[in-house]
Amino acid sequence: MNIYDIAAKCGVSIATVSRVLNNNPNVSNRTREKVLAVMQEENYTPSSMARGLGTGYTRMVGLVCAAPHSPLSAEAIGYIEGALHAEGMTTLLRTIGTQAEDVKQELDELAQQGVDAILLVGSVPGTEENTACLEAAACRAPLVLVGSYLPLTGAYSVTCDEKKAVTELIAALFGRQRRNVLLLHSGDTYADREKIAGYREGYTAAGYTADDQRIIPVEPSLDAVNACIKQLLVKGVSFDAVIGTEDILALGAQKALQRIGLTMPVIGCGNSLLARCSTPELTSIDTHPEALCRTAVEVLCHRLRGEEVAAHTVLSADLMERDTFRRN
Amino acid sequence: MNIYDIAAKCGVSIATVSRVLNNNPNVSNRTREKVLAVMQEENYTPSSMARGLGTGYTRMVGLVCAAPHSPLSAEAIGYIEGALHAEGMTTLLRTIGTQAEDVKQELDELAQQGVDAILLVGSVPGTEENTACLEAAACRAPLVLVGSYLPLTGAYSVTCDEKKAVTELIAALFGRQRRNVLLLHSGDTYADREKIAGYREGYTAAGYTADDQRIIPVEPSLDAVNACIKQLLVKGVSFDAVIGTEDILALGAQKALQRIGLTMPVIGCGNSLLARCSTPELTSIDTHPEALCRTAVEVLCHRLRGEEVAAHTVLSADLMERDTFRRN
DNA sequence: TTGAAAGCGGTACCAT
DNA sequence: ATGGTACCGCTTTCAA
Repeated sequence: MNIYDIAAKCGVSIATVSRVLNNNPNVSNRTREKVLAVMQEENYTPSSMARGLGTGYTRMVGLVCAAPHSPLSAEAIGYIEGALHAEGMTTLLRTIGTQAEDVKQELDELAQQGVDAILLVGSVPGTEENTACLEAAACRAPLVLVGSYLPLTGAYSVTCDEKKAVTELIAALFGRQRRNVLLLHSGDTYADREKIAGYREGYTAAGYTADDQRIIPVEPSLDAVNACIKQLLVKGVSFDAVIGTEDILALGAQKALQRIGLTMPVIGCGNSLLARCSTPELTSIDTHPEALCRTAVEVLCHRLRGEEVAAHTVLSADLMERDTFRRN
Repeated sequence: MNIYDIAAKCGVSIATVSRVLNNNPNVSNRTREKVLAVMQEENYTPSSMARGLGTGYTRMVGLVCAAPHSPLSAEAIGYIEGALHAEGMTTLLRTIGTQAEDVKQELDELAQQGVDAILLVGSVPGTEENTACLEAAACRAPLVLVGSYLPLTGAYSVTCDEKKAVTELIAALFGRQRRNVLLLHSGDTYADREKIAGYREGYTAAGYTADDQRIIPVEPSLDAVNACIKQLLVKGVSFDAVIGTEDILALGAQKALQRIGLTMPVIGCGNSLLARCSTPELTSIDTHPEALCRTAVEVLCHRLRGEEVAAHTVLSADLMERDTFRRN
């Protein structure tokens, strides 16, 4: 069932049917109603491919997701699809590994599929090559980075101020006489770098200097964190509080400390289900993923309508205090 | 840059370029190499829309996901996209609420976008209307149900045998003299019904009859479960073990019991991160989501190649024993 | 081995 | 308000 069939059944031309399809006012009410009726009864829906070929845009957006198995990304995918769908757009999903050898290929494929824009969730390594192909992609179609920032022409970032949140957190910990805060992070992503910067700034603001030996990269798994904590204690690195740049890191630390019989403030980031589900419940920096995603989609849509949008939108992040902060 | 530009630059016709694009053997090596070289240097990629219009298929599959925010669905989305991508297919994501008023619209939209097939993750309510529109969708394009089963012509299901797993679990609990097992479930999905059936069968196999007052529907949130457990105790419903049809339900029960000071076996389902992250660690039925998703994609691809595939593929589920089973 | 040309299902401009 | 028609970029006969 195509536009020709509908036109024939209505005794009008395809141009008229097309007008009805596109809410063009230049159609008489009688004609419009007849066409609509026939479309209804034939259960006709126009092919978006043919439409895309004609107009040059598809109302499809590519959602490139690094680390799709992390709970955060998963949550984000749902929020973004929901927001895009509310705007009448379709989400074309692609997941990539964190090493992201294949960023270029994915972006090329998306371009080939004719997406109107691309959203990138999570950070890819900021290698020259990646930067180059992101910039190239940003030329073809608007590119919005969700949760990371790169100074690319044509790219827009939406992040939340985790740096500030960590700085404030350090101040709060200092207020409780915790001066040797361990910072566990999981890699070299933008979010991690921000949190590390916030950590350093917190120390500086308090008149101290952060000690690099308490800034530890570790795999985001319970076992890895457990091993890491043990090793630190063996090496004689002392600490009186722990921040994890992801909830899973904080939780791993908490479990390791529980095993050893130590108690201290443990703070995660993401305010995920894990934070509420652990025992005791984990204090965590809430990065408001839903707001982040909604904002990203808003930025995208504004940009698609040709409006000016800020290259970098920063939302706030704030501490959700729970057991592991109150009691210690 | 389109096929005409490439053809012109090569001094050949678009037909020849198209042949090269489609690995048609009827092209001389000289010509093929020249065309490939030009395509490379122009960084040309064919428009998949135009291709789709020409051929009638798009290598896109619609992934309809009920309850996208549940960790399981989230995980599944990642696995499925990965598997589809490995087969050269693109995932068109759509999330729907569990009430699923809009199933029909989503399916129609996917058809309009020209997807070659549809995957449905999670269960939609088995209303007549839903069944009808699923059947209609299954006529247009192969439909694969992941984690649920409906007897529809043209639809294929891939599930795992949670019923059997629960039956065996009941037997194991009876072996430990636990005869009053509470079953918390979260709704009326296929998976829930299967688990309830398994629960009943377990009792029957042991020569008992399951007591309906221990089969309780409850919202999948910690607070709701906590309230539910308290209420049961107030009402005088006694139980000596708990099964949750999702890890979050089991975890909620465990936390509620901890608060009261009770200890008993608590078993979840899904073997999610939650199970490993709780304290004590939760025993959980592993439903092997990755295998499930891979299998679903395999079924889909076989079907797309025109091969015969089973209408219902059932994988095994098995118990992952942890703290909450061993010690009690 | 190659080219010409008719679709695929729409959009949009130009007439009427 | 309506119809005619040239695209959009590619596939696929049919001829040569």
